[in-house]
Amino acid sequence: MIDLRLLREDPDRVRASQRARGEDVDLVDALLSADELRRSSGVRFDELRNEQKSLGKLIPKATPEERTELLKKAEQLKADVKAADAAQDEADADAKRLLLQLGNIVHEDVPVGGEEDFVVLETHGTIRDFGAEGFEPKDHLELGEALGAIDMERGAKVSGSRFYYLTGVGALLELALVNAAIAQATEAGFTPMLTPALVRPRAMEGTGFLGQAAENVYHLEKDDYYLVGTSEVPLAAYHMDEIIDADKLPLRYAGFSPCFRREAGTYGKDTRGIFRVHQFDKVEMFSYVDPADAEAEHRRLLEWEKQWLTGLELPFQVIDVATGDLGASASRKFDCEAWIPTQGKYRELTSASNCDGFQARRLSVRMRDGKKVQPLATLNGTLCAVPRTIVALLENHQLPDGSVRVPEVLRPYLGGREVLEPVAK
RNA sequence: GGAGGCGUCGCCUAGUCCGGUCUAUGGCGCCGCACUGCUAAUGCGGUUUGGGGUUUACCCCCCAUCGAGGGUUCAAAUCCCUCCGCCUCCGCCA
Repeated sequence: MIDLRLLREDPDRVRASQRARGEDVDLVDALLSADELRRSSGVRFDELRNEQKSLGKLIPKATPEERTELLKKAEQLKADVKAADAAQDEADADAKRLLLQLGNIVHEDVPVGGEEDFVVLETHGTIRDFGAEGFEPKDHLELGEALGAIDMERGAKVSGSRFYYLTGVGALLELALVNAAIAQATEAGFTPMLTPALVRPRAMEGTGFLGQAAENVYHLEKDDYYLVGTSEVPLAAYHMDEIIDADKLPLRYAGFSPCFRREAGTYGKDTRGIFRVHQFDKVEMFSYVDPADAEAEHRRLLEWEKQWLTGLELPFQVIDVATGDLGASASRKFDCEAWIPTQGKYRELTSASNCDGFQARRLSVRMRDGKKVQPLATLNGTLCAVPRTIVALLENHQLPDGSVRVPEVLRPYLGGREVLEPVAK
């Protein structure tokens, strides 16, 4: 949620942010009046309750005659307090409900527009010219099947569409990627974390995934658990309801977990192979920082992502994601998109979001700086989303005979192997 | 899954049986001040969080907060119910 003080002092800023996101601007005015009602009903309750408490102190000391009189008054007050309490609860709930609908305030430099309106900030690496090399690149699935690394058919047989098995060298490749990613993150000072994949509603809502993103979240109705779409969720909720000393910041965690996504509304999109799947594993970076340090941390997360992709020797570009594609929690988002040869375009491999205090307020994670207690800032960035990274690796590093060169950083994690070779069927 | 115990303002803890004295006790830690060649020790004061009022600001005041939410009552840390979490034992199990 956003800072209510900002809403009261500068509602135009909030309206502008809503407009940029393409969200409902009237929500801001509804929220302002709900907030005023919340305040006034709170004052009313406090007054009555104060009166009730004063009266309650008199009763034990009163003489029997006075006592009867006081009890009569107290009886009436009881009803008034109860009514005022109910009114306050309702006003609180209304204001909270509206507040939770509001997305984060968009950073002023974010390009306004939809999915296609991103701005390219940087490009790295060189796109291979397969024509000049004299062969037509195969796509990741053809390569993966030949290597005995990916089995889509049996994935579909067992679990349905968008499920897969990583087999043999494919399984080894995932483990190598994960180990290399965790090693890089640990080297950079992140604490490695294996996190729960099932979380309670509070964690899911606090992280901001039950708004527009809700249709992409799996829910276990019987137990009221949500399957996380990223370990960002358990990492953000890790310090829920805590106050962290300022000198302990920044706190940096590298989470590894399975990720589950319903991929509703993507029928017919990226249907081939493992580019878009319902379940995958991911190494995610997560930072808790002083709000004043948030933008700098955002850049640092981006640098670590660039270091990772550069190490994997993948050509990629960095984009500043447009307002309409930010998601509720982010004030700004940088994606790294790797070149996918058979698609002839750059596709998202990693994503770094600055959520400022948005998640921290919802989850009540605060920092103590001297006497001041205030929400801190949370940021997250992908280090390695496994299937997409495998797609990019196979396609970009393929050789004419269908084998795949292993980038040097991964070799120590693959028993020194330099090339993955097709296997006989 | 069955039985039992527990949850108090950073940590530990008193209070809960028997409702009003709780404006929640004490210790530790921490912060400030005083004193002292330095350090240590000692003394005094402060130290939950959220909302609101007032204020240039500091201060101060009010309300809520004893795991969470309901209920009983004029009045709830205290009595009742539900839920959450932790611990012990039993059963089952990778």
